[in-house]
Amino acid sequence: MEKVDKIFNNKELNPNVSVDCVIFGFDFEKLNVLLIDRGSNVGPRLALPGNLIYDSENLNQAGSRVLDELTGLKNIYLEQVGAFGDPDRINHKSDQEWLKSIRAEPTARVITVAYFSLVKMDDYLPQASSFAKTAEWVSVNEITELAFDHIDILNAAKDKLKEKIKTQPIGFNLLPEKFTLSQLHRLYESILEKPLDKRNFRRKIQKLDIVTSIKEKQRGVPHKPSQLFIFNQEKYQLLTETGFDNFGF
Amino acid sequence: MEKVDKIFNNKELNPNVSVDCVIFGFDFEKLNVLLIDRGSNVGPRLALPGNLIYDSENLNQAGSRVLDELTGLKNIYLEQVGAFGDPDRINHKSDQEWLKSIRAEPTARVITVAYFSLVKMDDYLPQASSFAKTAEWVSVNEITELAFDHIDILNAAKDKLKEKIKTQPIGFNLLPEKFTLSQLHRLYESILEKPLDKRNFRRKIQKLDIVTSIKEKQRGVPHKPSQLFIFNQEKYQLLTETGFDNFGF
DNA sequence: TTACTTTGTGTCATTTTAACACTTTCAAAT
DNA sequence: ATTTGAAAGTGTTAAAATGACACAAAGTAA
Repeated sequence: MEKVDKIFNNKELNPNVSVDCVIFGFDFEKLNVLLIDRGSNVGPRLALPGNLIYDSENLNQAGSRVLDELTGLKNIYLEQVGAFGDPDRINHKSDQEWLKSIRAEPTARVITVAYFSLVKMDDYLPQASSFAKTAEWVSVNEITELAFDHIDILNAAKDKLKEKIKTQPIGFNLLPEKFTLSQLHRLYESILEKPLDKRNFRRKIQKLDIVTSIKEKQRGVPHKPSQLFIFNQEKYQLLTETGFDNFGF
Repeated sequence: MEKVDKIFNNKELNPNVSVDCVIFGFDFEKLNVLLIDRGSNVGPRLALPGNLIYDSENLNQAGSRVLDELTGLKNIYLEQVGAFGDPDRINHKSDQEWLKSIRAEPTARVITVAYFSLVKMDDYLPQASSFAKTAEWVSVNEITELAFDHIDILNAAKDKLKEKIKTQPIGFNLLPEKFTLSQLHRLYESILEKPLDKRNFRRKIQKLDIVTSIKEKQRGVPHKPSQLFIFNQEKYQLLTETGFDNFGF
């Protein structure tokens, strides 16, 4: 695809800098990442979505573009993880084979700038999309290898998310508008990879006062239906302006 | 200097990627940053030390190299801040003028990877060095403008340091082997940019048990001499292995 | 009607935090 | 020799936060 752009568009691709996106989604059970299936029969099949950058765009724009090109989603929570630039990060045989098929200069040294983004899984269902065979949600716990140095990038993104969720309510980007406290609870447990006491969790969330209960309950569940909540944006704005340190988990 | 390397060394400079270092030092009063004086009479005179990377080195190595080339220091605490890559980050007139004098391709788009490092100020005194006229320690509070987008990089580095110091005892990299609790106290206040209660601070540090008092006191000070301490490396190792969250400031 | 599953709730002991003031010890100046 | 100035060093208390812990309620499905 880059090859095509290079030839037919007058936008210039920078041969030395790419972005890769760790796109997180939450299925109410566990954390998932959206990966590209390269279909290769040698080396890891899965890779993070990524691309060379255009010389006309900044790094955030490149990250947003990669996300948009894959999912069609715009205005998504996106944050830089960092730059990865080992000289041999793209030099494994299986990776080189793949690069030859998609890059004009497959052996050029490429520094990549990694981003992580948080999306509501329902907003992008690969099976309903034209990318059905190339993109898929994979549980983060089941990922043991990825193309290039993408496993390092994934781990760095997980760590960053862990830290970030402790001090900012970004988890709401992973949930639908209406959600239950149990879903929020499992979300935090999934990200932090440790159990959190249910009552203590609920107490803390309620004290922060960033969720508001609505006049609606879960329906059709074979157990006591759960109260639904929405995220209290105004309260959060206030909190961030007046300054607060920590969600304290 | 890059031009020289490009011509006379067979190491290849990558024209699109640089590193910049925010080198912090602490003078027992306030936080300082080591800056390069470009000597230009138009635009900001001061800039972060930085350089294009070689294609043979990884990003951390490039950061260490820049630090070493400027100060001669090795094995210094170094941590990535992130990548900065606005298309026009080097396009201001005054910056272009300077680049023409030092770069083979002064207009090439350059993404920079920023690092911050922590050094003991005594280990590098510009006035005693051959770089006397090009490098100087500047109080972070007095910096209002820098070349390129370096003020953004500095601010990002300050924020990162602020966060990091709350969870890891990296501040010891800024202090001599023997130090007083008051010096440590002022260090934390300088970095966090807020006053910390003296007694509460000392209690917390002592409880963490990462400093050990030695049989030695300050001498020659016109007031009660202070007990000297050293950093307790073993205890810190233990703490990080068993896992701890927070220095709690 | 029973079985099953998840929701939702309160207390208490312990720890952590924040606020706060005075005495000690040295060098320098008189 | 005495005084002055300047920073070091020290403890208590009230309020808030944390962590551990168990059972009744409300729905569906069998």
